[in-house]
Amino acid sequence: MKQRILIVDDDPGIVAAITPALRAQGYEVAAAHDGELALAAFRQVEPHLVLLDLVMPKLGGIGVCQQIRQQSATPIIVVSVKGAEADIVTALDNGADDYLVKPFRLSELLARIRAVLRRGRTPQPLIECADLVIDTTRRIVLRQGQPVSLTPIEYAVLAELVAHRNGVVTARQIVQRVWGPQYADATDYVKGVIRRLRVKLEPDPAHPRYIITEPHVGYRFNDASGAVSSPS
Amino acid sequence: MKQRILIVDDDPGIVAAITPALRAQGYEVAAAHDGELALAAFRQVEPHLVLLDLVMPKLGGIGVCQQIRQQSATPIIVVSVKGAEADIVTALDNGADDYLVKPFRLSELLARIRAVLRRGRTPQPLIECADLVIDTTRRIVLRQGQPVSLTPIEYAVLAELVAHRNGVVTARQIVQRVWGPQYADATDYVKGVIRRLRVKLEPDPAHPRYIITEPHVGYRFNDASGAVSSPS
DNA sequence: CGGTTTTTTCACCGCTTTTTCACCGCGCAA
DNA sequence: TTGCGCGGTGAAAAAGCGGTGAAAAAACCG
Repeated sequence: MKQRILIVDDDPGIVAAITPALRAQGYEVAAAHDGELALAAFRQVEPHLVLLDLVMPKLGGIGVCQQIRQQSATPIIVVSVKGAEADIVTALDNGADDYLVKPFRLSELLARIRAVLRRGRTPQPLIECADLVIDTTRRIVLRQGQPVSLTPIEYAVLAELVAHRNGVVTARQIVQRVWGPQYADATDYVKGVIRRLRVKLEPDPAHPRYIITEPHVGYRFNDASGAVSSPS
Repeated sequence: MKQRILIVDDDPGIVAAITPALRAQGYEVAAAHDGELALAAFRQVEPHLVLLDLVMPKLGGIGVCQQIRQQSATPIIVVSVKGAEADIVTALDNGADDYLVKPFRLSELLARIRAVLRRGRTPQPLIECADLVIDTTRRIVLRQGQPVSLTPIEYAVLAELVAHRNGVVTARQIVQRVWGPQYADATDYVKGVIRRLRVKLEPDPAHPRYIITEPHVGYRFNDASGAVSSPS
């Protein structure tokens, strides 16, 4: 879904300068040239983000900020020539999420836009492959939707494998990470844990799909979901 | 509840300058002086906000940023002498929520802290599940509409569990939060309190529905009716 | 001050996990 | 073929953890 950005600035030059850059990043752009038009446009466009100038006819930036905040939590970045401490504090305390002083570097504006938009999302730190879901924040592993109970060591080893998913991890590495550096030679531990993990996680423990043995090298966690995302 | 802020900076002068100002605003302040300590402190303190310097021994600010982002959405404000466009963009794209160039105006920092914390807040003073209602603002717990009398320690432990509801909290974490860091090994306390809480809150204390034990890991407060099969 | 509640401490029990050890089977090279 | 290294299997011993109960100590309150 394309994200929509509303630019509110009475200087057509600014709008003209920013708009193409935003479009190039894949945003949809709308513009308004004074405070009242801004509120109308806000209701109509329902933008994901507002770029707001402070000095404007009809209704100042602060006023626009307050009005928007009364009805929505849409992020607002104030962009203004006014760089005084008081202006910045006032804007932020009236609902602005960020404040950028003109003249600004375009790439910084874009980065701040990304940062502010990123916050709204609730990223799921979930690792999924086929019938396995690993929720690293809640320390929970689901297999076909059913929770699988793992012991601390099992979970730690799994985490180590998943951290290097699709890459090979040696038994030595695993032992050092999970048990500690002084256990570097106790690679026997790993055998047992790997087996228990396979019994608990693999559809057919005798022919593993996820926890693959790379002979004479180590183990590899196979992420079957080949979905590779391409961030901006 | 007091909001906790973690300052990460290797310059004691900066820490000394900022800390009192933050305390005066009613924040709890913790500090770490290099990247590795920062991550350890982060896990222990679980701050609501991180103030992060970029240039540090052990592990740079960007690295800290990434590590924190892997496990949490806690807001991060980078505070650095490096004001170059590339530094700002890099930090923001690696998970920072805001970027402030040193030297900065204290009131601006405070305003940006307020702005960033304001977003994160999703106030839900009432937690309800099945026949339990927990009013975190009034420190009151209702069970089937009837108030349950909890001792201060019982309530503190319950609050700690509820704060991480559906996530696992270790006995060590609970003890450190409720009794203080110096009690980190006195996990025996927790056993007793958990038992009393179960007696007071659970319909069937022998088979808990809310305060679940995650064996060898810790405890979890179960919000939704996430049916977890348990052998009887 | 005395009585009550709350917190701390301790010992025991049963269960799960971890560790340890011996053995098996396969592939590979001498 | 035989010997060897590597990884899988199985089971039993050891260790650790959590639940329980109860009593001592401390805090609270009129």
